[in-house]
Amino acid sequence: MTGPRAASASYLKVKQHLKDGLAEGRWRPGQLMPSEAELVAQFGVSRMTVNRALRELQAEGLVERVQGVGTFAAQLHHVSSTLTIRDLHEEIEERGHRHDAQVHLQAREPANAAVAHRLGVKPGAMVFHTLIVHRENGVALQCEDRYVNPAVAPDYLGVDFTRITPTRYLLQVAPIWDAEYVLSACPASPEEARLLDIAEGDACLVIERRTVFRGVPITWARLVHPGVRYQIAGRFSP
Amino acid sequence: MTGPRAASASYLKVKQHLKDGLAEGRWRPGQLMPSEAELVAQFGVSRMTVNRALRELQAEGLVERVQGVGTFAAQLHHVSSTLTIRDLHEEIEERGHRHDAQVHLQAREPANAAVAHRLGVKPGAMVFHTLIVHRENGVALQCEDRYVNPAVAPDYLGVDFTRITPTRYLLQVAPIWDAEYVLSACPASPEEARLLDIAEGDACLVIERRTVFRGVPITWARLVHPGVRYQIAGRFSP
DNA sequence: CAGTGGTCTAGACCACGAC
DNA sequence: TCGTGGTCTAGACCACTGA
Repeated sequence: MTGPRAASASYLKVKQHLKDGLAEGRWRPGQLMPSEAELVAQFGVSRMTVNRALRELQAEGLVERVQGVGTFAAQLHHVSSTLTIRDLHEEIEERGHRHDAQVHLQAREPANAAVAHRLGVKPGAMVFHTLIVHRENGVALQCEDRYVNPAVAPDYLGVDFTRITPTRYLLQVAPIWDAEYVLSACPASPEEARLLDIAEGDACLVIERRTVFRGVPITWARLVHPGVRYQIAGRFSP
Repeated sequence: MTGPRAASASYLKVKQHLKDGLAEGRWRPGQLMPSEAELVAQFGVSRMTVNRALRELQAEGLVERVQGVGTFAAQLHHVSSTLTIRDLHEEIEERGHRHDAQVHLQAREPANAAVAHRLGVKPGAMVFHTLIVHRENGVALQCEDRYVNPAVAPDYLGVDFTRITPTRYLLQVAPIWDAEYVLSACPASPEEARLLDIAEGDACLVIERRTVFRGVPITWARLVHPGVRYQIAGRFSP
């Protein structure tokens, strides 16, 4: 007997059974849950099938598994959410609106201490720096202040960023990377206020993001959004 | 031959090989990638092993798989990030600081139209409403304005929220749920400014979150944080 | 030592899409 | 029809943990 018969696959049935039990509190956080062997006997499926169910629950953060010990109901401490950071150009186009970018700066300059640390270069080393304002239907939506490691994207200064966003360009140079980010709310500085056409001190949503490709820092960006015009939405489970 | 020999498991080797190829641009977004059968031949492993590697890459958003067609390199459109939303009490205690909560409101009241819609009840139906300020070492960190569906947490009004946070209490009532959230930056309202001991109009980081348990709305909360005192940090890969 | 999870195999049947 | 991915099996060896 194999193949998905009626509604769902076997591993999904096992998974749902355990999920239901966790939701009902049948296993309190930290408590030992049934072993693979027990579930094999209970559901009459092979161990690989049970293993897949448990592995996916682990990936979702619902259970913790320790080799040689067992599977435990996860603590409730935190929940993981999936936050989708899109390329702004695509996001705007998808809304059926028009995106354009104003390039206020695109230059080579020596890194100050803070930038040097974030890009993993020596203070004073030359790095690339862009300052770009992205607009949706002519309304400023994001002020992108970005520093780039020249070793990773040597042609960065030659790119026409009115035609492609730095994010998208860098994704082409290094399609896979790790990132760290910090979200915060800040009052607009005088310069930011001027660039975004808002009042000085207005609340802004700020994302600072550093990306790393194979251990080498690629770029560090500070993305400032007018609070009244920009939100980040998402959903997650559990 | 089986078991993890030297450094890593077979499925990890297959996975890393494909990840490297994607990073180098060997397969451009949308392009067809090797089939399971090809990878089986190339690596000399079983199909289940290759399947696991591909399934995990799919879960990570690096490839897209279509039954009957093949596996494709994913588009670069977006990246998924893991944002960890912790229980504020635990977060503060973990920093070695002291958390306390000031309960400004804990009452039953009729839902207005907006709240009724978010909690899936009729306008005018009675719901629970709490307004709590959380402090770290005596400094206000979060103003939590929360509405709760009485059907899910009937004992909500009897809970002492100076001893347990609403988030943690609700996790006990419904350990597993789905959530939607919106992040934004807003100026502090007069009331928020008073509660958080900041100036009116100061930039605040706002999280609005709605959670659903088995299709039934549990709670909707608006969490307002002083921008100067609160940040959300995280990391993600790819 | 026994029990646990971690991984792997060499097959298998199925659903689906393209031809 | 053929090749694709989706799922499943009944074993297996291994590393690890705890008694």
